[in-house]
Amino acid sequence: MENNNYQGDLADIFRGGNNTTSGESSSTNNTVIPIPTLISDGWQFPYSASQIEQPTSVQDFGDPFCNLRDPLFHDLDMLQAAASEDNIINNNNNNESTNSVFGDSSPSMRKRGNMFSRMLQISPTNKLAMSACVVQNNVIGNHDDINSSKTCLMENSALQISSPRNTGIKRRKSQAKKVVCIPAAAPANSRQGGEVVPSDLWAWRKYGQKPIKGSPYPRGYYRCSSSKGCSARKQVERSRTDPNMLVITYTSEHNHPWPTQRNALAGSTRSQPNNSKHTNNTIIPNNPQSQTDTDEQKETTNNISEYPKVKEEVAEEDVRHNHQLVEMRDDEEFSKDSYQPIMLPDSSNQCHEDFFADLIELEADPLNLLFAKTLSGDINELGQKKDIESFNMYDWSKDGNTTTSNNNNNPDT
DNA sequence: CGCGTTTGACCTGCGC
DNA sequence: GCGCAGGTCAAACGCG
Repeated sequence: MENNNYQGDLADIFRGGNNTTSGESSSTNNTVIPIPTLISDGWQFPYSASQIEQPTSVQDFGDPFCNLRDPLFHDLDMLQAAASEDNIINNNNNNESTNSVFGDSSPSMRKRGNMFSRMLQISPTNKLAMSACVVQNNVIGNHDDINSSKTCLMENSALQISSPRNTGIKRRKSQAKKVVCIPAAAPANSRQGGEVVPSDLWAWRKYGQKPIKGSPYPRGYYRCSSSKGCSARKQVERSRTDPNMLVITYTSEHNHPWPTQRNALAGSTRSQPNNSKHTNNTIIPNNPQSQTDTDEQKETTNNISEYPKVKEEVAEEDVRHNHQLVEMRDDEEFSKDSYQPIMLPDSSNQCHEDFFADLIELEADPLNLLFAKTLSGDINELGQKKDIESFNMYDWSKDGNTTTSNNNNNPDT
């Protein structure tokens, strides 16, 4: 693993979340892929370790978004319509690069698409991903209701292609980068004009901020503080074409296992002062400790009884991702209203069981236990029907009333 | 006290 | 070599 940087990093992901020879876990595909949610506290990643996908290759940079499916395509009809128009989907079925775009070659995944189907991998050697992204962008661009996704793609494309210094993708040293474009939290939540950076598993410490020429928004520089000596870095800036989008650039990889528990205050808690009082309010149905929950928390639990609403710190511990490099749409409606779960085929259930079985071995974190127990139970009991209904299970807007107190992103629909 | 952010200064890569 | 712009450092300060 020492020299296999990226894969090693991903292998660490499993170790960090499993404490077992999790790297050998093979049935990690086609599991539930939750979607990060903008909540009042910032970002929420309703992942569990059970949702880890087996890393397949290349860089992941600790990006928590890689596995996420694209709610943009939650409307199958829309996607199919797009496909029928341009035959893009069919053409891509046999295109290897397409898999990097859709993230999964299975029909069900293509149907649902991939949340990050338009994310770009900034890597000196990855040209397939770029072209694939452009192809899909062409598809998307044919539809008015979602064509705003073009903007961000174009920007990232420009980010990669139009750089005058770009002799590959390096600026300075030949360093692989990965660019993620995600909906930005409301600036109102930020402090002093800073960004509300979506949290991920890692603890990031901001070490600099620079105004970027041509952009009204500064770029924040973060390095991993989960482990000393970790060279992982990320840059966060708002899209200059769409302030509603955050462009996160991951650079270098983590040289340490995924933290089983984030540093106490590491990450975004400071930058999101309003989070502190919410962060630890983990809502877990059937949690014996939930008897101590406040009424508000109980209410929240009821509203989302089928799925635990795991708040930031817990969820982040369970955030895992694969290598896929995608770009989220820069659709405000998407970011605010359309976060819905994308469930994978029925076969995922077994995967859940396997993973939750592993999860239970995580005695270090009782929250993981609780979360695993609850989530797996839901799935086992509800089975396939749940898969269908699951499109509403993560109707975050539904419980947003209880979990979102100061966020204007609450769609309240 | 530890860990975080902020911010000006400094360093470095790159184009000219 | 120079200048620009991006990237990093580190002191100062805030917060819990």
